[in-house]
Amino acid sequence: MDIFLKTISSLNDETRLKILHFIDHNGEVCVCDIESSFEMIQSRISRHLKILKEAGFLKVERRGRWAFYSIRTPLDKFRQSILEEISYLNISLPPLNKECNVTR
Amino acid sequence: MDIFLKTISSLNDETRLKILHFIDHNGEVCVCDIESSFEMIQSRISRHLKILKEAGFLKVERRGRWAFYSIRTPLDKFRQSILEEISYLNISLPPLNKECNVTR
DNA sequence: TTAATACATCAATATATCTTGATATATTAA
DNA sequence: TTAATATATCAAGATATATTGATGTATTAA
Repeated sequence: MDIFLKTISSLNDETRLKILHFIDHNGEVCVCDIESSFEMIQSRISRHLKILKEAGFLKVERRGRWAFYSIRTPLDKFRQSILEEISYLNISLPPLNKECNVTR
Repeated sequence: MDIFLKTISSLNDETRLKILHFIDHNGEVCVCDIESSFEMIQSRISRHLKILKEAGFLKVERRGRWAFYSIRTPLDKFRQSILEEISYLNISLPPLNKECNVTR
């Protein structure tokens, strides 16, 4: 029940739906990519990513000073069906803005 | 997006999950059945039923002075998968208490 | 080292949602 | 009619969640 509610409440926010769909659409991205693509302040993005991660949708991999978020694999059937349903919503996403140059 | 969020937010409450599963499990019930089975005040039940109905999970049929709620049919794949997921949660439900005698 | 960068977390405020008790409406029994 | 029953809705207070700006921590470049 608690895990289900955590999963549901993670989806109960327009910003998080956009971020989740953005990652599902673009693949692995770092926090600053999302920050600059969505033009939102970093603490806001960070908080939403944490919620989506704890809800079982995202995984994070830290490389250097960057944190790369991507869809968790393998993803169970229920969360897969949610991602599918979200993709049908035709949410308009901002273009991926690769501000941070990871290789420098 | 709005309909999706409405569906999701309808599930973002423990009481509503219980009521929804209760109806899924018992079939058509009237408001007073739920009220007495859950031992909750009527306005609270009524409000949650409205939210679940507007989220597309329930239908209501009025007969006499009673309002009978049941799972909406046909139910789309997404909402079906949600009901299925909820059934896996093994939520403990109160026994159906048929307080009101509809035939009197 | 020191400074800058990337990210996480906290405290305060704003906003949304839930619960309750009161009241309104519709239906039926007396 | 009038009263009782079943349900819906509203207003007020309580609780939860989102946003912001400030601060903390880890990593890397200078």
